[in-house]
Amino acid sequence: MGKVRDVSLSELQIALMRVLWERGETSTADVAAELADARGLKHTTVATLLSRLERRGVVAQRRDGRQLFYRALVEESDVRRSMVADLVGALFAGDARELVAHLVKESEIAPDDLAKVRRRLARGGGDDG
Amino acid sequence: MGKVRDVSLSELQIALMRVLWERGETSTADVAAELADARGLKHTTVATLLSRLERRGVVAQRRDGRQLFYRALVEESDVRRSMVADLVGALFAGDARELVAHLVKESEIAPDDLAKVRRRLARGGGDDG
DNA sequence: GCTGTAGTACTACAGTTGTAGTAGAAAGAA
DNA sequence: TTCTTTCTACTACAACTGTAGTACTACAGC
Repeated sequence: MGKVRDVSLSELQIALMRVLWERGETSTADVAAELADARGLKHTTVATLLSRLERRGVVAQRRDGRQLFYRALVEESDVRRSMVADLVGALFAGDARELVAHLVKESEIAPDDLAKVRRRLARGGGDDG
Repeated sequence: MGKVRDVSLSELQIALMRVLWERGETSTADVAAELADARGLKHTTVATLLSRLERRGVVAQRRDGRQLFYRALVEESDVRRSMVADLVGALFAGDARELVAHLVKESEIAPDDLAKVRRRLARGGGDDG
């Protein structure tokens, strides 16, 4: 352990990572194509973003000819864990139950869904990741 | 409505706001004293931070003699709402149920707590804010 | 081999954040 | 009134982020 510390990413960085998480190792061009499509970012912008993530150690770079391929070094669950913990720490005094209460109060989730989630997890379900 | 848009704050900014939320209108000196204590920040640092929040419209400033008093213009629940929504959007595909599932899986919350939260809210409880 | 074309590397630039120093003004002490 | 303390305002600066242009390089086609 020890390799994955605290990984907080911006929304845009997460969008980049999502491409890598879904497609595995991906060329700059392919990531750029997706992001250009989805958000109108220029190819060079995406290349810059990826190289910064590489410098930060969040992704690894492999060169093949003149092309660069990127691969995520952190998993989505790592990012979730650390970002959720940060949020809970900063806004809910570290008490995740307050976050859940918030979700229900703000109608982000229906009370019944809590039971459903519980049942799903009790069954050993867990469809993410 | 419309006055409160999207309020995303850094952990440090939230710490500043928390003082204002808890104490209501507070002088720079008093906020600074608390933060200096808690995090070793210099008085001037806190003053800078507060004035930036003022420029951003997150807090209001009132002058009394040479002292400045600050008052929160957004409530903690506003910040919670918008930051939780951002997080859920970026990391859980907008599905808050996945966030709850994450909390349970990562042992941030016990399954039984879901039921407790539900019961508490059903009773009309809600001790936050 | 020369010329596009595609793809990376480097540079740029404004805005935000964390952090604080310094200067200047006001208020209280002597 | 003058000195000292206190507080704000202004300035600074490095790191990070979002965004992209330009320059250089390597491969494909003629």
